Amino acid sequence: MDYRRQYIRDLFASKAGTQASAYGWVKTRRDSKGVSFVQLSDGSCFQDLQVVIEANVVPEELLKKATTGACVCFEGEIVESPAAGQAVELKAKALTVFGEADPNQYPLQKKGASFEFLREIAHLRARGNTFGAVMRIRSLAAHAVHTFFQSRGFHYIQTPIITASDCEGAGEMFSVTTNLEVNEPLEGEHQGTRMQAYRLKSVSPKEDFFGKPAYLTVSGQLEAETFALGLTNVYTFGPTFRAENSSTSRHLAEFWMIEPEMAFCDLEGDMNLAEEFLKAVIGDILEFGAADLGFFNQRIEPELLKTLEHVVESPFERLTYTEAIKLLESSQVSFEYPVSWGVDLQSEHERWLTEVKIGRPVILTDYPAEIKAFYMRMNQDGKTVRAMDVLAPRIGEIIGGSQREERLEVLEERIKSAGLSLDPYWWYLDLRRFGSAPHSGFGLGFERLLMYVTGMKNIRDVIPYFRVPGSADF
RNA sequence: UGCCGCAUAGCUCAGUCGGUAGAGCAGCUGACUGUUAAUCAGCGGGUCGUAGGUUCGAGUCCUACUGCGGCAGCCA
Repeated sequence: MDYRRQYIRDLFASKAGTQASAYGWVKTRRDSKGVSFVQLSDGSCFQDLQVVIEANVVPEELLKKATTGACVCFEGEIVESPAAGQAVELKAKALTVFGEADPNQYPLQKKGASFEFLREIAHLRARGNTFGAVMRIRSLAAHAVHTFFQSRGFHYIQTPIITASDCEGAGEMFSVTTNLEVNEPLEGEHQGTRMQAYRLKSVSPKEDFFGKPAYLTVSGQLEAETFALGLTNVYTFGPTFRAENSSTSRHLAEFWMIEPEMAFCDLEGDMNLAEEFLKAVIGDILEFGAADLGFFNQRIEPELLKTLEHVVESPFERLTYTEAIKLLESSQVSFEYPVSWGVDLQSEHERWLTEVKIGRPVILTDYPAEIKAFYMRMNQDGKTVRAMDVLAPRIGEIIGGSQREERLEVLEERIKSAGLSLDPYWWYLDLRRFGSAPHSGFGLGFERLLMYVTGMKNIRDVIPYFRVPGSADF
């Protein structure tokens, strides 16, 4: 056997009379007196192939093994389907069963299971309609991301996953160390399991693998900046890690981030790219993922297609933070957290702006310096910085970006007033010392984007295997 | 981390006032020449998350724990 070159997706496009082999997993089987029907899926497309097995064509004992979840191959002929529901179907002549799935033990069934239950059997989720559709859209979206940047002259930079710099204080970091050794097997309930107690081999980080404390990256931005100031336009697309104890439907400890960084680009250019980017990626998904999106629109989020088409067609609203505060103050809505200039916007405020007031994505700019990171460029007023957040209905902040502070003295002052030491940033400051350039960039959570385009409500259901506090199974 | 909610059959759930366990689907047996989450008849399937407590009696009330979920904070 070679790898598959013909998928069920291709069989739907083939002419009646074509001899074909259909490999896949059985979704359901329906038996009648003289004929059986099998719904077969290989994950290549949303639609299942209907296989028709007339009586005595394959041995009854063999056919009985083709239960939900079993892996099989049907050989036969593509014929026009006499019934509604599909244009063509496969009239079976032979059946091979590769792997049975004992119906008494196989946890998936044709009737829907809850997303919570599916998370417990994440290794089997790909067999289901919803998660199969999610993963096809995820793959398509990743391709669209690369296509967008590559076609505009951006270079793909793989920034390190292990880092020794506590970048921006973007969040709690995971330590990376070999400075541990097994102490004692744990007593009690963990006895005999792989659970063990550890102790430090050395109290000095100098004796650790990297000779200093090391962490999993929380962002590739600072490294991306170094490459933008040399290659002009770059982007990263890779995993990032946050050890925050956040247990919500929008947070993961391991997630994928997209971070473009552009030299000779100010905040207006940054906003233009962000808007262009979202429209292009969503446009590609609408075009090439139509069948899967149709499913999401029907079963997950009824307003999905309408919203996505609206995003692609209409210009994003652009407001300064100060203007947004004024709108919120005059809204007559009693928010749980009161609004005044200088406070960070809460979820309820973002949702009101984007869902109630504007009704489409909103870009907010020029936030107070105190509530934003040190690397964002200070405005003339000395109070606000050139930051921008793209807020989307349903999920809130989807993109955060800024024009970076390119002036050495100003940047040094900002680092110090943030309570950070200059030393670890010597290389980041070098960028301003030698050949500094105005530059901008933004960060985008890939899973947040997927939630937006699929309508899925929990971020754990748009990533193959989720990592959250207290859970790292599979 | 805080607040709230949930935990009953393989799955999705119901269970009234505290009185001794129910349905649909799945499974098994059979019926039906074309089904589309097929349909119809019959059968099997439960330590009601765990540990205590109140009570003559607890799936139901109380406490703790565990797990899961939602919201908030933090953020992407």
